Amino acid sequence: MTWEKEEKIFEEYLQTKNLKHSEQRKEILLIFLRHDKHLTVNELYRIVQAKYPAIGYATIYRTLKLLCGCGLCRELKFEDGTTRYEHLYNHQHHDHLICTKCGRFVEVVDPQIESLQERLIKQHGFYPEGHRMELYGVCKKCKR
Amino acid sequence: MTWEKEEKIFEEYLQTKNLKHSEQRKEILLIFLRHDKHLTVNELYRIVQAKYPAIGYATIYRTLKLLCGCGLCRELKFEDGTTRYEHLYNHQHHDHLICTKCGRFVEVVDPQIESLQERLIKQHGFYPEGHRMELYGVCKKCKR
DNA sequence: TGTTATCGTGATAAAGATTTTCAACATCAT
DNA sequence: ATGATGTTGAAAATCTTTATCACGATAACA
Repeated sequence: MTWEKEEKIFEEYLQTKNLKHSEQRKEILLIFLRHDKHLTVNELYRIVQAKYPAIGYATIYRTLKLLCGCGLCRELKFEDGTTRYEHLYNHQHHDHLICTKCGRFVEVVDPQIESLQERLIKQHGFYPEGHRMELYGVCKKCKR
Repeated sequence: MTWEKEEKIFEEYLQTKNLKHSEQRKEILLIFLRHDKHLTVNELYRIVQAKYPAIGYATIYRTLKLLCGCGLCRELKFEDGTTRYEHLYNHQHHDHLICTKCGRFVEVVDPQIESLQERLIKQHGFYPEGHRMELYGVCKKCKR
């Protein structure tokens, strides 16, 4: 599995910002891409550490900010205070349905809700730019 | 303006939890009720400080947790990382439409969206417990 | 109205997450 | 290669929130 397109997006973003393309940034990007989950900074740090013990915490933070900047990554702040990062490129928009007991979540989309959201924004005279939605409930396993 | 009902809710909540009703808790509640805005802990702390310089930061945190516990208050975590507290009693449920330029926001409700959200939760076998939704856009003032 | 057990308070320390600082090093256009 | 500039890791600094602790306040009960 290769990530040519994503790497290109990253490189071009760095160029436009007059930033440099270091080994660390490349390796963090690749590891991030290989793990298609919603990772915390700490989780990503540990995975990176296993392969590149020299890479520090700050570089993870710095690189994630860059990935968000070029649209490869999205920062999610959950209600419990945790911050997670999810893939954005080649992944369609979605929201999250979260179990309040066990914390696990699934990705959900509802086109009807999406269009109603846009309508609601316009009704208030705003130019729509997106939304964030989290649904909370108790999953099957936890219900009994 | 009095807040008898809110005070009663608070007192009864404290009783059921075998907690005591201190002067500080009462004053913080009243100041919170007087400011019908979405305050941060720090903003509330400063307002309280102006009148009761002896009240400490920790007591603000502790009291806000209690107010959330008895349903007078709701904790909001915004995408920019700030945490704010809003009134809940006698205020119908609502979500927020936020201007990405100036940061100001309005409270919005859309019954259609609400019911679709519930349906979506049930479709995934979850027992619905609520949601969080923030809509983003550029407001009229900032658009030009 | 004392007494007493329990809880609340403020100051401070601690914890956790994120950002900044800085000297040494890496990158890239020339 | 060289030099200007950006990047890095380690540690310090911030910021927010929580825990600790000695002392004071509260409320049930004698």
